[in-house]
Amino acid sequence: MKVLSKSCVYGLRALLYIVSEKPRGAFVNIGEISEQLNISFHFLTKTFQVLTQAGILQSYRGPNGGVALARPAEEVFLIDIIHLLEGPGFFDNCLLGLAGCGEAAPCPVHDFWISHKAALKEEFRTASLAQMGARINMKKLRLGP
Amino acid sequence: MKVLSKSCVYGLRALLYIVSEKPRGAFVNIGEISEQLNISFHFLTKTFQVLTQAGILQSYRGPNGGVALARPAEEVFLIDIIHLLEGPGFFDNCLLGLAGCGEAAPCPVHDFWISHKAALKEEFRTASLAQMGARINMKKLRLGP
DNA sequence: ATATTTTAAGACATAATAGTATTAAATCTT
DNA sequence: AAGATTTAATACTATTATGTCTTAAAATAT
Ligand code: SF4
Ligand code: SF4
Repeated sequence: MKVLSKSCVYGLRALLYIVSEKPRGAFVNIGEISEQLNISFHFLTKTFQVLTQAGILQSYRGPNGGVALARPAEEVFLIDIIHLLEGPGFFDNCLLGLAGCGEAAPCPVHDFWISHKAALKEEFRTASLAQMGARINMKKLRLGP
Repeated sequence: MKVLSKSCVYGLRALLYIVSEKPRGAFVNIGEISEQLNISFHFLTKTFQVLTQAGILQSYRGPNGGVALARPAEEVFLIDIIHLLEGPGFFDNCLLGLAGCGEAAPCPVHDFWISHKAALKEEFRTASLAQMGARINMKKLRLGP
């Protein structure tokens, strides 16, 4: 059940690493993140560039440089990251992917799919990086191998 | 939110077309299906070959040939098709796709993901082709463009 | 028997995703 | 100012997913 692309999974894991492991606003070395989470450095860098250009992260070059959250972790939600890295219509095009689908012309799986999809979307919409970071520390959840 | 591969979506739509449009056990021309559902004939044929070899379909060549369900539509469930066309571990490897994950070493999204996943799996596990076919006819649901 | 229809099988082509490498630009240290 | 560090940007390669085409095999019809 592969729902998210690698790029998106990496982005989420990396952001959660930052908020759970580092003091707020701190610049974190991308090399460190890629090492800790076992993600390709260059690939992660590319993913971060999207987030930086979108204003989720800010970056700083040179020694002691890195990336840091550009906004308070309370104001960044998982759905924002997903929409950036998977495309804005991520929660629109669904299971059978018929053209012009929806309530008006539903496919056979519409009824039981649409509710689960909406519920899932709501979870991502309301889960902030701050919340998730706190939970990770509280419950000692893992982000890598 | 792309969950299923094209191959799997085509397979599902095609099987649902057979059970909803044709008398039970009838052999249906693949060309007709591909035309009605606007699916590439050759691609659909390849997908059907998997289902045939797995004993979901039986096939017959030559004039008036085609494919037909090899078992009663009551005994074939959507999850069977999904497992065949997406791989048997489809409902196992999930959101962040960490190695060796699960209850013992959960990732941050485990809690809210695992329940939705299980619910969804249950829907597919209990939805038979017969049920779906009946619903399609009853509610005039669509399988194609 | 021969030609026609239809699925089976596999080769081939294209596109999307994932991963790697190179060079450039910014910042720091000395 | 010079060199080291680190992200940015771009180009390149590899893998997978998707789609097309060709040939073979089975069955029918004439
Ligand atoms: S579940 Fe609804 S919105 Fe999704 S493909 Fe089916 S008809 Fe369209
Ligand atoms: S949700 Fe649970 S099973 Fe899925 S990747 Fe996270 S830890 Fe593993």
